[in-house]
Amino acid sequence: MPELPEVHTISQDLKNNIVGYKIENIQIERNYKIPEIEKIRLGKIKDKKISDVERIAKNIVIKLFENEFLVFHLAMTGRIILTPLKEKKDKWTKIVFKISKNEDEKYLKFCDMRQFGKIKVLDEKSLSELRNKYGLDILEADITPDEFLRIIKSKNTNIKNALMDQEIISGVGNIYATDALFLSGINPKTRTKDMNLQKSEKLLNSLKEILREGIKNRGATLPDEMYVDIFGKPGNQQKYFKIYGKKICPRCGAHVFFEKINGRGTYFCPVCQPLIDGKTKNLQKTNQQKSLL
DNA sequence: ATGTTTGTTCCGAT
DNA sequence: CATCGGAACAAACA
Repeated sequence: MPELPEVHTISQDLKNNIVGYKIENIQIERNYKIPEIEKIRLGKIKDKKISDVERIAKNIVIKLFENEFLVFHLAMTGRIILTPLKEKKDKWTKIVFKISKNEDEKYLKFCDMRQFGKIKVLDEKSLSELRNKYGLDILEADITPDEFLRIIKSKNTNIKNALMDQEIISGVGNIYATDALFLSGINPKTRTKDMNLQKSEKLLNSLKEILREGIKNRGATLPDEMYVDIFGKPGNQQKYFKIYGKKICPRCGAHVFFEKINGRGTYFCPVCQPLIDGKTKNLQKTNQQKSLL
């Protein structure tokens, strides 16, 4: 579920609320399938203290003394809930960490309905391997439009698929990719080879804009309420979706197209986001030449 | 009953 | 051998 803004919100809130706490114990639900090795590693982080929280792509990384890392990936339906209440059991709770600082006790709950999420304990080496798997982080890395274009073109696919490829650029998922493409007037099916510097710059700016807005609004919560923050509160970005989930284009009023692109639901306006491919380009060139005559 | 769903990984085809 | 795209992973909801 969560993309960069949602994961960012969760890791920031965690950082402000669990640093300095000690892991008292770990309870894994009986019916939760997790590799035995991970179960053993989880058992070993008992009594470790939390020193920091950060985000790597869509992973939430809880840093422990000394240099061990508790890493969550929420996939589609994962949640992390922080609560002082032990008993109030959130649906789909899979693992509960009891944490404490002085007299204060809290429960960190990992919930996951569809169970595509992952939880891992990594050492420094595996963490740097994890870090190296991912492409530049749109918000953290200072990417130039030039670099962005080069990165995008390294894959021969459509632009939306390239945006969502975490090995190329990290943090962008289906919703924010869809909205950023609308903002920049680019058709999601545009082949990466048909991208140019001007489009690349527009798209990069749109991406930064939409991701920052998403963070400002504490992420997007769809009607199914799968994403909530660590306090159980929904985000607000869904109120500001540009085209995702819409029937009518907010810019020109045209009927919005919905299409599965690489298996993911994609909304786009056929008027504001016309498909420019090799043929269209040639046509444009011919028209240019004609107008010059 | 069928088709949907915010993500990632693996496998088959090219 | 490299690259791409679709299926699988699993659960709930309409």
